[in-house]
Amino acid sequence: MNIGQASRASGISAKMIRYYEAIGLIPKATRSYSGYRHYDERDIHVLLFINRARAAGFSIAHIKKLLLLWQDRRRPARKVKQLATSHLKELREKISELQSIAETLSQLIAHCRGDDRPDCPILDTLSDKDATQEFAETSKPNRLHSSVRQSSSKQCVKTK
Amino acid sequence: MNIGQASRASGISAKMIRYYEAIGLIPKATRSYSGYRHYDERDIHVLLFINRARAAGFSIAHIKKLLLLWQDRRRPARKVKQLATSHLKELREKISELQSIAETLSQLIAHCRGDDRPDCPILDTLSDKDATQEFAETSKPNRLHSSVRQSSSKQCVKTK
DNA sequence: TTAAACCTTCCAATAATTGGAAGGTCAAGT
DNA sequence: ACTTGACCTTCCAATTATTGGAAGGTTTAA
Repeated sequence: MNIGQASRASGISAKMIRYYEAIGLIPKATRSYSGYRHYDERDIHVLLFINRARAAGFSIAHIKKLLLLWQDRRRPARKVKQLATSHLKELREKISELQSIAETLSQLIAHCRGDDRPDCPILDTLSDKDATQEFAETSKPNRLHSSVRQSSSKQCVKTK
Repeated sequence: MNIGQASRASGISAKMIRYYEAIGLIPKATRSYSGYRHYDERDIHVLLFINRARAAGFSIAHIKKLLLLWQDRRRPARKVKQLATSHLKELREKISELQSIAETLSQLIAHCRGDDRPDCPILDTLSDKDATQEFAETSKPNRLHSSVRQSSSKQCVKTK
């Protein structure tokens, strides 16, 4: 099985499969005589696992841990649950953050007539110190390199 | 006003102020005799606008448009409302996407005893094709370079 | 005069993914 | 046998927003 077929079978782009290999998320693929990567059923199984974990919003770092646990015959379910729980917590935090932003924005929009006149409460709020208290309150400090993935994966299998 | 004071006054790090200048989001600052950037009240006003728009989850690209509208004395409120509305739509989509991921994960967690035995429905679901139908369904295709910002800004004013 | 606290530019890293160039390989059709 | 197209390879760069650091110049206060 070449990388293209593995890509179609797993839903992960060939580019990303190579990338996952480069960063050590998956072992180095065996190579054909002429250097083509070769994948078997078990490799696909792993790639599918990765794709589903990605779809569940896990970061690569988290998936790395999950893979180790998955491959450990004697793994304690406790550890997996811990990982998933802390991930869920992050997810929920991000959700409520986005929600409060959305609510504020929604209110601003509701108060804007949206006609051809320059009068606009949205811009007014963004430019007026006092009127924007809400933003400072609703948006909590948040780290850039959160392990909550920005978006779930596209299941990009070209069903040719 | 030097860049450090502008940073404290606006809540945007000096690094980012230079970056915003480099990408053309803000005009090039005037420089002192020895090359130090200099900011006045109006500059701070713009930076504050940017910081609030960032806190509202707008991407730099969106903020660029907002700034143009803001500075246009004859802007139609309609355009601003359109921009804000499409941004809100993206926000809501991201929220519901994250919510369905969170729900799925939450169910998996609920079914995991989380003891010292290796039996774990979380890993089982991630590794079993059929059991994971839900992931494929709940996670909609989604572009990486969405204009919904990953997280709102930290209001990082050192209140010295 | 010297030290601390600024400022400058430039370069690199982050996370995950995509794009493209330049070139090698394989299978099918002519 | 030869060409064509669809593969594959590696490497390098871009994306977004932000931070970190190095190496060096400036200002201010002691």
